[in-house]
Amino acid sequence: MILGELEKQVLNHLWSAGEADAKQIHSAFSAGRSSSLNTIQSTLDRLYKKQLLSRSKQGHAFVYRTRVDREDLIAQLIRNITSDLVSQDNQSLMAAFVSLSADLGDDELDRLEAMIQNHRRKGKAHS
Amino acid sequence: MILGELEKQVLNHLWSAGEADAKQIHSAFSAGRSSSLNTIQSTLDRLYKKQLLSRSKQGHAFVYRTRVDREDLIAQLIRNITSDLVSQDNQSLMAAFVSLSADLGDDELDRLEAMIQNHRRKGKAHS
DNA sequence: CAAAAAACCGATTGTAGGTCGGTTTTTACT
DNA sequence: AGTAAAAACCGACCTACAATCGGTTTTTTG
Repeated sequence: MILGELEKQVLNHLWSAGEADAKQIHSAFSAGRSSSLNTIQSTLDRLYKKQLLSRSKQGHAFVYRTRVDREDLIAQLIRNITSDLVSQDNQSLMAAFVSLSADLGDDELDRLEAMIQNHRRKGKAHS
Repeated sequence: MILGELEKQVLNHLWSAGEADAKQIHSAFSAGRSSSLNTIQSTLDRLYKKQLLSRSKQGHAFVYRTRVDREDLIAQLIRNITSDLVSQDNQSLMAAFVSLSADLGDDELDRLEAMIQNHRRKGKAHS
């Protein structure tokens, strides 16, 4: 699955706003981006069909919410795009990620290691 | 930049073969994939124009080589695809990566941590 | 019930990969 | 040098998908 620019912007908005309908998103974007309300609606619909958003009628209009966390979506996108480039051992993926974090500071590296530790514990727990 | 299936397969072949011309790649793919020689040639040309391959006439035909390491390309693809989804702090990118490595074994986690340590040393060294 | 709002349908445009046929250029061999 | 084979190159077509809306139907609400 690939995401276009507008789709990403809509997702970003929903992650920070929590929920919104087409009209709200449209006015939030008015300053800076010129997309008709219809276009926003189409984009919301596309994301909905991609199962990235859920929606429900609240009063007058559909209110959309994200169905995935930002990190999970990013992880999924990375999986897709790299699926045919990495082998089973994930070696190159790990290497790529480390090279990717070339500009990570010490504190960020700390956080990353902490996350790994936590992940390692979880892995052990379920065995 | 996005890469199609065939483009990825060609890159994979060149990473393991070192170098090859269209004909060689075509016959290497004959078992399993049915793409005409012309198609392979187009794909090589597209990758060449994308600066992912270099080429030089050796005897009769162009011989292609990769211009980027696998890890670097993966890193670049990840950057592109996540550029509008992550904020400056890389927090979600790190989180995504950890969630991505859900099926990493202990040894792989070890390797990852080792890579981080190494990276951390390098960072310190140049300051 | 009528007006306004929202949803839905369908069409168009642009981009990009995959696929080749056919033509031109290059190479190689007699 | 002349010709046949090989390779490169050009252009076209198909498919997929995001972005973009106009216009029509459906729903909501005063």
